[in-house]
Amino acid sequence: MTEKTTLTDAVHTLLKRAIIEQALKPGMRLPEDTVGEQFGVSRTIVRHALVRLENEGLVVTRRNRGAFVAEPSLEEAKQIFEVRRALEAEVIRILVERIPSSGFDQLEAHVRSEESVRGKDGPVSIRLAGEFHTLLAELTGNAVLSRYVGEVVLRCSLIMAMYAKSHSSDCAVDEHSQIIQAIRAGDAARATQIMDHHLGAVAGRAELEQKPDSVSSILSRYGKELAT
Amino acid sequence: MTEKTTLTDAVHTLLKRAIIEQALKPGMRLPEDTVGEQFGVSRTIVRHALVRLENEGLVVTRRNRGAFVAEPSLEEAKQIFEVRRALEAEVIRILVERIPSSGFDQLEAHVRSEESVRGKDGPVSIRLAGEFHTLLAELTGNAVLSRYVGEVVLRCSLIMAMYAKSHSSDCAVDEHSQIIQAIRAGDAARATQIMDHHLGAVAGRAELEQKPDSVSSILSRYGKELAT
DNA sequence: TGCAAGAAAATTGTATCCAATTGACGAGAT
DNA sequence: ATCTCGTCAATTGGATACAATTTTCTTGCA
Repeated sequence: MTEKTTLTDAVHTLLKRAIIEQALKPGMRLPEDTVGEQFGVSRTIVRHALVRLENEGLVVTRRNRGAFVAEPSLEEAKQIFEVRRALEAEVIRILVERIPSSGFDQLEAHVRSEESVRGKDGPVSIRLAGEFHTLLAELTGNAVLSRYVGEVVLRCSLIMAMYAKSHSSDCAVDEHSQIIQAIRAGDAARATQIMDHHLGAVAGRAELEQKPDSVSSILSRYGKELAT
Repeated sequence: MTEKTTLTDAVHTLLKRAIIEQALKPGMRLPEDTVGEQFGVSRTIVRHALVRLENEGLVVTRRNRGAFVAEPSLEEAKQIFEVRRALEAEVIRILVERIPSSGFDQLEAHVRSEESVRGKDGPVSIRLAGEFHTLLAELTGNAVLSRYVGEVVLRCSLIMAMYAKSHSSDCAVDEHSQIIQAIRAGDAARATQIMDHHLGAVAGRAELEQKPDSVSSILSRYGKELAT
């Protein structure tokens, strides 16, 4: 039997993906009516999903004005990366100490899937790059840590979508492999160092671009996944 | 003019306080109707507040069953403390590097207010002990870090409410002072060490107790703060 | 007495409806 | 031409109504 999920969860997931994949651009407005219409649900559901997205820092809501895709400032971006470095350092510390037996297999399988889209700078490569870090966090077995890492990784994706021109995923994939090796060697210091460089690299650039578009036209590409 | 806040925020805040101060005990049921009635608002509001509380890990909701005050397992508790240690280590690292000029004054003022309730093991002392750590985090100027620390501190309060018999706040206050001194001396290592000991101390004990009570009777003590 | 099946009550999931706030637009005065 | 003020459309904040699901209580039977 298929696991029972609530409509709010579904809408939340779809909106999140749409934001991460840059279909919904930062600063774009998210009227409850429009979104609900597209997904075939009422405003109530959309509202709940937006509340959750706000808690995750992916959207901001202004009183009586509605919800917008978050536009992290450079200052905010620095803060997020600062926290992310601390969290991922802890992830490495834990993994060096205790990584599950199947851990390396999963990690290497993921890197292979990253390599399979090497060179393409599309949404898929962004998502995969992020998921590598999420996978690392999940391997710690610490659900709380995993959740926080997941959040900051997503927000970093949003930031990079705003400020970075290209994500040079080639470099990223190589560093992912190096991190795996360092962990396997039990060298936490080296793994952390690579991770810092890895994060510093993506955080280093600061150029901006914006491209407005219609909300409806975008969401129509996501709505079909909802079995209404 | 009084700052405009939404009803959802108000209910969210009151419920949070009620949980932290142990008025609402872990595992206790939170029917939307009952809560809404007590606060004089509709289920819609309560629902939104509960969604936010769930995201903060203070309540868990089971599909079609409703919301309950979270009952962190020992495993979950360990995970939370693990993350908390990592986050607070980062807080110290940052503060040693850059603490605002008024920082020490605020911290010492807070310790004084903690000392003023020394010996009492009531809700107030629990709240103040937690707020010291929240204040530390806020002084970093990093809103993201501050938010995460705030969350884990609250969840730790809940855990201690469940598993610890007494909080021996005397010890805690002394260690708070020592942490301030270490930061002032620029000794991050020592401050982190004290913090670890501090957290390890409160996390070390593991005894359990439960006391059921009526939801209505408890909320009536909080509801009067809502200007209906 | 104990157990199982079904009906009734309670509670959540979702949709719709009304009120309040905000932002935009335009007319008139300076 | 610009600034101000008032009206109006659009959208959210909140409440109520209905549907679906779970839990509990009752009742019949072994």
